[in-house]
Amino acid sequence: MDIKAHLAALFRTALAGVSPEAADAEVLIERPRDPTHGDFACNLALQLAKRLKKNPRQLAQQLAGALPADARIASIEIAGAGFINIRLAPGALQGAVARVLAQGAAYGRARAAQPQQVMVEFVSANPTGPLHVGHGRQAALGDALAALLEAQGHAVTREFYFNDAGAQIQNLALSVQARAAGVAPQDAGWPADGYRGEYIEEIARNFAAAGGKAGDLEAVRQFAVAALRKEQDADLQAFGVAFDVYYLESSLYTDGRVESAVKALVASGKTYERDGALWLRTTEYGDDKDRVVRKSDGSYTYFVPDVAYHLTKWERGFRKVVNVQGTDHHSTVTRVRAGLQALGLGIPSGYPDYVLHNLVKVVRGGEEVKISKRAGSYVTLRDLIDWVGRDAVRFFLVSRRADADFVFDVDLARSRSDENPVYYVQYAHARVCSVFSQWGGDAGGLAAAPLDSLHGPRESALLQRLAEFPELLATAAHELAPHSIAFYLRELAGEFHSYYNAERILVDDEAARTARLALCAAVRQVLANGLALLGVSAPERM
RNA sequence: GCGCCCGUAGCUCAGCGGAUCAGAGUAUUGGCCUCCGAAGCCAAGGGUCGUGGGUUCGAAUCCCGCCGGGCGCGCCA
Repeated sequence: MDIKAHLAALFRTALAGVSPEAADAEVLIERPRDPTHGDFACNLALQLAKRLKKNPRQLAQQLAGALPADARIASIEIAGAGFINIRLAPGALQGAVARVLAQGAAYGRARAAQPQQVMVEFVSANPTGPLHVGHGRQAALGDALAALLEAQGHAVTREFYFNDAGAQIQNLALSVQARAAGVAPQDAGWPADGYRGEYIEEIARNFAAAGGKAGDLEAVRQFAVAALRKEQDADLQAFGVAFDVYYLESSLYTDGRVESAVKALVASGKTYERDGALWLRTTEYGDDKDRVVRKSDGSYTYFVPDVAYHLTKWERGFRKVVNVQGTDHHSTVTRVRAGLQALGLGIPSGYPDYVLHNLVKVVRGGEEVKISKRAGSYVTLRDLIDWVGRDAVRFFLVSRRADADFVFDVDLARSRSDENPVYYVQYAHARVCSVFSQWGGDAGGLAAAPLDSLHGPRESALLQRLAEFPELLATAAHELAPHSIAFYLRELAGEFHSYYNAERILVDDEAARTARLALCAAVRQVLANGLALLGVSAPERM
């Protein structure tokens, strides 16, 4: 058991002795920011003072007195309004190193109490153009989230929903057809909502070169979709993201799921006819207005395949589903959930989960970059990877809260200096590797090394940091917040760099040297484990 | 107009189930390589946490109003 859970258990025992009537209170053990306050703190007395009508400091005193004796606790003191500060015995934290070294790449992972089949759906770009930076943010977030949930013991499926059935595909085909016929966006005959990027012309050229006839719109459509899908796949591969399933929207029509979804909605009794259209009472499920299911011309709105699609997720056995989308789609959240509710199948009202991310602004040379030559109107993921490299793009895009606005500073991500957080973390990893190659010994034997000498303040900080990694991952997974991994890695790397600068690792004294090497090996392992979750490499040299 | 999200140091952002939460990076300034990688470390200055109320012994954190910014409000997808 890690030390924090252990302390919490001790406090629960103390609480049961002091105030059995409050035994249900939640015991929170925190790490004070200020190390002079000790290694851990508990604010239980402050929490309960009012409820028990007692003076917080007195209560703290009683709790501290009732704490079972424990060899790992060096001192207890009451501070401030009623905090109980705990200082650990020097050896208490050293177990973290052995745990890290014993578990290796598995350190930080958990065995879920109830393993679930989990789906993360992300990117899901329309096949009408190259992936843009927003897709990049989704890819970075979604893939990290999927890895995080896997690390919690779940069986995760990464899925890409492929919108290959809508009107936008028709526009794509018409655009390519126009280009193939020599019509440019500024010309009179250009389709009304045509795609204007240079990639359209490129596809048209390749289509012609392959012997395609511009008059055959269906042939144009198939060729264009295949070309763009291939390009998106190449971009995702370059980004290090792989999907388990590509789900085709068109298949929902061909296998009758769209039709059966409509029937199910009608059968539920939540629909009505008005103005020649079929409506669903989504307002009964929190929507601000009812939604059209079947238009007066007999065709369905996009809402129907959306419901049909999410129903397949449920039917395929995914009881936890996370959709990663841009906030520009947030209005679909209520609608999709409402549609699933209306089916009357007992699907929970909060199904599926959503992680909505704000849009990305790209800045270069102090100015916003808006136009990509290639795509015509947006900066592509490929542009970004070409400019700054895959590791930097992934680290940057995943290192902010999803709902925060994001300014991607190209110059910062490009810099190979101390300005760059990616290199900062990777450098810490490479530095440890460098120490090990200098040493030349066998790291395998370090797991059993005696660690008594690791009790300096910097060493204690590192030990605590290593020890909290599993809990950090659990919290990040629960909150669907992979950005906290990036922040954790930055802190761990920082503490390592401080330690490295203050203390020599390869000292003459063998016991001390071995202990320090073991600590370094553990740091390296956790850095590598964290970076792996983010899809960022952990280089041995840079 | 309505709904959702955001407003924290010059800049980019953490913290937001209240207390030991005024933080990090960067930028600026000053130090540290005859010694394991200076892509590093140490130190200093810099913020009434958009604003006004409320709840509380205690609010960046919870509630309400307002201001500023983003997104969404189609029988488009």
